[in-house]
Amino acid sequence: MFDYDNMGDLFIENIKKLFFPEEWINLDLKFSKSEIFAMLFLDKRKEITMTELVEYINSPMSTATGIVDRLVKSRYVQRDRSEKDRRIVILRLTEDGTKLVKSLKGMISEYINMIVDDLTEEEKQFMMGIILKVVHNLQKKLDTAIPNTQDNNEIKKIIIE
Amino acid sequence: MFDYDNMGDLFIENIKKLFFPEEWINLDLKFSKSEIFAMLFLDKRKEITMTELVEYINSPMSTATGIVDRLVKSRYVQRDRSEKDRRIVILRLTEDGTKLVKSLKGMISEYINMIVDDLTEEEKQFMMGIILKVVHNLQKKLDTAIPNTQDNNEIKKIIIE
DNA sequence: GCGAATACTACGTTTGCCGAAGTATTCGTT
DNA sequence: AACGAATACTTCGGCAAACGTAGTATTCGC
Repeated sequence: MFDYDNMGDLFIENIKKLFFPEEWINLDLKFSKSEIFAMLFLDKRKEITMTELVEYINSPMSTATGIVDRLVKSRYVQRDRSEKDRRIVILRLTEDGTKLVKSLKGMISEYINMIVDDLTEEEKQFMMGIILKVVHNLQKKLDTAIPNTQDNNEIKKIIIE
Repeated sequence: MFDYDNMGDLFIENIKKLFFPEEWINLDLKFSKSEIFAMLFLDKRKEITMTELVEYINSPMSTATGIVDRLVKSRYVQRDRSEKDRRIVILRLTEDGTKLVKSLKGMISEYINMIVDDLTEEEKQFMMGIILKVVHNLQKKLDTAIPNTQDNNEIKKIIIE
């Protein structure tokens, strides 16, 4: 069993920086974490709805609206209504947005390389294996441990008379 | 060389949660990341000054004041003036604070265990080694890349006539 | 055809961060 | 001892992001 006093301090000290990415991710322009994740997601999916975005970044609708507002205002994202269902908003990257994500990805690669390229090929392989294993198991545990925070889609029908 | 399209998506997806710790730390009461780090630091050192706190969490004084204000208001931290130098503020955990950190550490241990305890002893060892190596090298690179953000303690004596 | 459900937006509040100015105390020099 | 500079903070005001609540528009289901 893991005990905080043994390794916890060391662990925390070492990953502390990770919890304040804004300090070392010094992007040229100002974007919040959520904005960056939103754009990466958009780049991958090409077209998404607000609801999909909300699911991805795991935030309330009103927060997502704010994020998209900013991205639209700065001309990186386009916001259209669906023809089929006019309630639905369809988000797309603009050309500027696509360019930006491209350079963003470059930057992310650089960071990952900084992390990884002091490792030997063997170590990289090993690490990737461990990460996958850890992520897989963690996901499984979180899903079973706190299903309510994960999906809170209990359907409650309340009849008012 | 690392290329985003190969592994980047996978990587980002997997560490995404890490960038939003507030989502999974939010058990118990409400604390910001900085508040938690401050309390852990305080627990380790027992007594610290504001300046030491600022160095640790790497923020401006005014931010630290805010953090401590909140912790004092919620009765987890005590704020006294030093007898020897009455400019200096000495911070200590209250009894409640100590209790809280204890349970906090427990929680952190649990999280780390969740991550780690599916790994074999060999894998744990290997992982710790890799983490240390990575952190060490990353630190070195960041220091040389942007030395100005790290230590801005050039002494400038300006004589005004 | 109409009430409920869905997919959002608008608005106002709160939270945390931070720069600039202010206060209190001590240090260093003469 | 005296006083200007340095140190160690706090106060204040402003800002950006997150978010709860209420509101709008559209579609679904019976």
